[in-house]
Order: sequence, then structure tokens, then C-alpha cells
Amino acid sequence: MEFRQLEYFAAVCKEMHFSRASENLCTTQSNLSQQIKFLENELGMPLFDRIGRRIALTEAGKILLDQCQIIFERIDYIKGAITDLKRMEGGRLDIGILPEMEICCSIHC
Amino acid sequence: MEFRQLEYFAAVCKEMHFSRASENLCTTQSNLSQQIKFLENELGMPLFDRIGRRIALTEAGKILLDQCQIIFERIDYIKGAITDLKRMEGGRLDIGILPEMEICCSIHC
DNA sequence: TAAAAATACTCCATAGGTATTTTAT
DNA sequence: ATAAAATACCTATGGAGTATTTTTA
Repeated sequence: MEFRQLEYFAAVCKEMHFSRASENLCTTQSNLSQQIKFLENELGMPLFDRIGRRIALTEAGKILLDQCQIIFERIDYIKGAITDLKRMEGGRLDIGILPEMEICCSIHC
Repeated sequence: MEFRQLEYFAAVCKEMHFSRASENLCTTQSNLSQQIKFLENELGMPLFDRIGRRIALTEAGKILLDQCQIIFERIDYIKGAITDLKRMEGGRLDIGILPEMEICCSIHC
């Protein structure tokens, strides 16, 4: 299971349409189809019911979609928190000494 | 950012040692080193301080590790829930009719 | 017959490996 | 001298694309 595949899956859920979702994702319908299939194979269950031209979320799909939201939130949180860290540490210089290390100084002018 | 890389990262956190972690992961120290570096580049901050032979988690690393736990939990949940679904639906046959569909019967003997 | 998904195939980017180098104990 | 991580380089897998086929409304 890959993040990318989860993003693809979520995009298909949003559009409920492979071709349109593939445009939103800037990829091809073919690739999207394959990646969803890999995901379905890995999980061992279909995520969508293919009913003629229409698709519908299966129970497994619903479970996956719910958890995807949570996972995406956590990833957003990671990126945000680390961006904040970068801002905070931008001007600051941390100096740490570990117990076993000898204290040494080097001055570069 | 890839799941695999997060697993690699968590394994290094557990051992606090690249070479040992790479053995646990059944991969090479070289690959592990690279993948952690890709992750660090993508996030724009080091995840470990390399202090001589020793490594230590940075603040960014701590943030990532916390969120990784949550993400792994969600993935475990997905797999468990879908495994349960498979068991439940094993013997059952769902019959559904969509509004626009005509009702048709086919009997296979 | 048109719209949409699946499939066959091809290509190339990159994950992962081997060998080596660098760095610190 | 040794232990550990980084780097250079190579290979092979699989992600992604084009073209085509299947399916159904």
C-alpha cells in the first residue's frame, strides 16, 4: 500500500469517476485503473462496485476512505509542524553536549 | 513521502542504529541511509543528529515518530477491518437494485 | 454508437544492491 | 584498526504512458 495509491483512491471517491479523477490527478485513466486494482488486490477485496458505467463504494471502500482522511490529516500535521520548526530554529543555534563527548572548540573567522 | 520510508524511519528509531535496523528490515545499510536522506530532504530537516558513531532524534524526528505511530495504527485498522469483512461476507450474498436498473433475472443451472 | 473502464505493451525513473570512501573511536 | 554511515555506481522492478479492447447505456 502506497500513499500515492491512497491519494488516487480518495480522488476517485471524490469524483466517483475514474476518467475525471485521473484528470484531477494529472495522470492517465489507465494508470489510475491499475493502481486501484493493485490496492484492491493487496487488500483482497474490491473497493468499488463497477455497475455498468457507474461505480459505487463497497463496504471495504468506505472503511478505507474513513481511515485515509485520518492518515492525510496526520501527514498534513507533520508537514505543518516541521515547517513551524524550521521557522523557529531559523535564527537560533542549539548547542548541546553529550556526556561522553570531550569539549572542544573551533573558531572560524 | 512513502509508507516504506516511514517504516524504515521507525525501524531506525527503534534501534537507533542504521546497520542493525537495516538487518531487521531485510535490506541494506546503504539503501536505508539513502531512503532516510530522501525523507529528510523532502521534509527539509534532518530527522537524526549524526554524532560520531551515534545518532539521536531531532525535534523534527520526534514529531515524525509520533505521527508515524498513528498512521501505522490506521493501516493496521484498515487491514483488520477488511479481513473481518471478508469473513463476514464469505457466506453471504448481497442483492442490491439501483433505481435506474431494470429488473432482470438469469438462472444458471 | 458513444462513454467509460480494463487490458496489453512499452519505457524509464528509482528503489535497492555491491563496492568503496569517509569519519570518528 | 574498527565500526558505522555516506557516497558512487549499477541493475531490475514497477509506475506511468499509448494504443486497443471490452462493456453497457
